[in-house]
Amino acid sequence: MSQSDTVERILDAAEVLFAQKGFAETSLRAITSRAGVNLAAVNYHFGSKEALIQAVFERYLTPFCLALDAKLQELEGQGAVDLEKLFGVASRLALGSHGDEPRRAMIFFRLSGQAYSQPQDHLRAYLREHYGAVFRRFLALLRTAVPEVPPMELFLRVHFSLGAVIFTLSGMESLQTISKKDFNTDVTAARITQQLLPFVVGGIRG
Amino acid sequence: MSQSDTVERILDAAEVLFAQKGFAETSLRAITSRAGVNLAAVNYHFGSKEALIQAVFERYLTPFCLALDAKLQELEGQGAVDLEKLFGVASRLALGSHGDEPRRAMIFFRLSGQAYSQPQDHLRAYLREHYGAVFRRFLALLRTAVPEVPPMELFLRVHFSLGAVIFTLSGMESLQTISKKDFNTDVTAARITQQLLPFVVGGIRG
DNA sequence: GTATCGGCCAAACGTATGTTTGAAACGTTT
DNA sequence: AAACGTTTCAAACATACGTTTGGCCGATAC
Repeated sequence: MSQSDTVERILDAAEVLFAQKGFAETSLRAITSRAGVNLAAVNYHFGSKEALIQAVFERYLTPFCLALDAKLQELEGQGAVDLEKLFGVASRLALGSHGDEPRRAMIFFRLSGQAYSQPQDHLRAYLREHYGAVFRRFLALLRTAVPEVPPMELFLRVHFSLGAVIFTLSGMESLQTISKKDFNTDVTAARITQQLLPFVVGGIRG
Repeated sequence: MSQSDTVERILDAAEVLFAQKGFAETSLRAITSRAGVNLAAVNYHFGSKEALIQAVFERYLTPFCLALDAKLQELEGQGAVDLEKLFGVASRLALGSHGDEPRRAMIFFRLSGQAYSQPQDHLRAYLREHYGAVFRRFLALLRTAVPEVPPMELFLRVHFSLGAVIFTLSGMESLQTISKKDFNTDVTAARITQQLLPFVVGGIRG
């Protein structure tokens, strides 16, 4: 049929496996096997493995960035912006813009971490190309929230924050393992992400 | 001769290439070719590619952790510790404990980022096993510096900080590229790492 | 009913990888 | 100088990968 779900199945499988083992360590065979489709389907529908990687990002990032952009535009009309509120909005959107499970958000942050740590040049360029505008919009709004921080430093600190977030959500399980071992406490992922907010706010203020 | 420098040449080449392209994407042939040694030398001297990866980490981490441990012990004897000072010591040690070039430190942080983002389970286990003690010592000292932050939250925030540092130093070049493009300013790596300190301190305090 | 077309499939292709092999080269010891 | 253990080397090995191929199926159009 013309309305096959093969494409979606491949994207679902690829998303999970890429996040779990990285891009290079995940073979097309592992993806198609998990998706229950034929090996050749990837090259048929996407053209290449590289194109599949981009497609995975696009499927997640496009809805998120649209939602964020709308929210930002809404906030811009309300004059002065509060720092906590701005990050709160972004965080809630990142974790919940895909309706169902925050699990997908975690998966996606793991992906982002790998996109940055591995110098997949084509990927970085692609991300900047397509989603750079929203980021700049966010930065501009942030500048009005903390006018006392020089723009350049602010830019850097946002980057630092991004690192903290991505790194944390990337290694969530290992973080939980360690905290259980060293503190004998079970920590929910929600608790950890919740702790992230005051850290970021404190860091941005300096 | 029995004191060949082949091992060192391999480690040097592997360190650079792993940081540049990741573990999986770097072939033994690329490493041995850069090192100017025979392909079989890696398996002869290290046993396997996986063992080579561990050896790269060990060569860097062991001197650093020894130096850090000594410094921490020294600080423990001096009673109350200042937050800025504690992180300053760690940072100066991380960037300069290898005498010569801070370039090596950057390379190594890129490696660390990949060690975390990619779930190289054996690597994470190895690192925790061998260097976990120093980390706990650091954490204990940190607790005396900011007694107002509950231990569990402090632990998380240290992890967040680690994320910011690793993420930043991992993507240093791309960060410089972006800042040049968006702000028309050249930023030195030293400047960026310098900005990192107030961010971390602010974040830890919350 | 048959032609057409997009999607699917098993199988094969070429290539790159980590590893192993067996002999040559070298330094040291006897 | 002969024997030995260690290091180096070119070559081959087995395997896993991304990609391509050519035929098959099923639905839609004529």
